[in-house]
Amino acid sequence: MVILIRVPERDKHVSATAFFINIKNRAKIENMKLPIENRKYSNEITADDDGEHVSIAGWVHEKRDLGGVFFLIVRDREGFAQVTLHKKTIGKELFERAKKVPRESVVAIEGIVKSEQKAPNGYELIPEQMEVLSEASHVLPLDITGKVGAELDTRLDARFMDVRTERTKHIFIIRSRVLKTIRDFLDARGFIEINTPKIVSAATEGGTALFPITYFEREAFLNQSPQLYKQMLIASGFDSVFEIAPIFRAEEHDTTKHLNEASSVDVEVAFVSDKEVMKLLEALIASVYSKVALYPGLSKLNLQLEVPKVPFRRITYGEAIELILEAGEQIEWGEDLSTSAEHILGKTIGELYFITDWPRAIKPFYAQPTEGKDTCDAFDLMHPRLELASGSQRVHSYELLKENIESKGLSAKSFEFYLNAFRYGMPPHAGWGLGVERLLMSMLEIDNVREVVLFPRDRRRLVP
RNA sequence: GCCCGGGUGGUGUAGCGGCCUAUCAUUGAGCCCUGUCGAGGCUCGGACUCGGGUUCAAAUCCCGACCUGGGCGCCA
Repeated sequence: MVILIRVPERDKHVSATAFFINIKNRAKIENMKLPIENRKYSNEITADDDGEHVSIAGWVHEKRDLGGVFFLIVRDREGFAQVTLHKKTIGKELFERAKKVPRESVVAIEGIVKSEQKAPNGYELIPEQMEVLSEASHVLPLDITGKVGAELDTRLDARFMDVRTERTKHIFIIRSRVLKTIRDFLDARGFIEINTPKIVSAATEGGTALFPITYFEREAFLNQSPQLYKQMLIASGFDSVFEIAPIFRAEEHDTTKHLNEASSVDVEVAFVSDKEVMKLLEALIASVYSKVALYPGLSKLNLQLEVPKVPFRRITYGEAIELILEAGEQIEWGEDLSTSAEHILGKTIGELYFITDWPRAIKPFYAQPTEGKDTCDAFDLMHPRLELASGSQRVHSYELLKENIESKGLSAKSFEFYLNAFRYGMPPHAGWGLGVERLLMSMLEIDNVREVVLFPRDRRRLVP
């Protein structure tokens, strides 16, 4: 097995994708006639390579038959390469075979690079050999050239094909880069990445509905969040931990911003207060925006990304209620914010902001009560369109936590595994959970959360 | 869960009681064309979600089921 690792040499030819991914890993494929282990990506070839012998491989994106000359547009991860066949100078067998390859078939082509001003990238490939590695069926489930649109439902049914489109491909490359940026950011600040169980026993922090599953002879549930576990690891002495993992909510909601399986970035930090983790959160968001703003593939999303300035605006829950009332919407102190209330605030404020000092009653038992008030040291990070994250200073006193759990009508006994961690040395700590999909959809101005998940799970969809 | 929409070739649509043997685009098959880049031109193929009802007549109206888009609720 041969593995080649290359780094693109010339910055100007580095593609949208290679902007981030500059290491390649190619293995030789057995049973192939063409030596494609040395294949080049379409963007690695330029007019300067005139006369060079190269191999490319990819999908047949389009075919343009002009009679005496035939163009085959081959698409790979990095872009498109034009393969040009002149009837008179190319072998008849190859010419006929190229014309017959169905669109979206996977081909490997070996040939000579020709500098050509009339060609899209300034070069074209004059083929000597072509191998069809996988012939595609004739009628495609979607048009991926962008001539005819497709509804989201149709696209999700054929998601593997939908990801071949430029827009969708770049959404998921951006998603990958966002997750890497988050990891790099937290890693640089001394965080330890943890993995906590997704199959849990009944005890839950409340609020949302859980998915029951069969765990051998017992009933178990899919975890709604890593909250309890990440706090327990604070007692372990890791000081700063994070997890990026799926969370499961069995709510039968049917909206453009809810999923039954979502991804969450969860952070927990010891020896700090809610104020510090808010600063961490806004710095992280700004860092993600600035990284994505530099991504060349952003142009495929028709988006001008503005990096938000830190610090974000902070308003208290009480101030939020006043703003909502001023706008003529009914709300009482103590109520959670409705969708329309969130929209009113979003419209009024018009940028990312925090809502702080929430009433104790509408925040979970682990949020630290503010001394002498009926509020707690909890915050939500809001985008004008929707909530992105929520967090708080945590209760670290065993007694208070136990009391809080019971006052919410939950059984302290079923939380014993969690409460125990507070009995033998638990530092003060604070943290938050951030919805990955919501960050992506709000940042990229995408209306439906399903667009930013490869294979979304919602009320109705379990396949693919 | 509630309230509004919608289900027509592979895809996206027009038609909304008889002019429907169903429109247009794209895709597919085939033909013409030597510089395309959403190539162009010509020929052909391909659809009314399912079940019940109303009517002389249903893609079109009514009822139900299923699927689906949006708003709200729940929730993050």
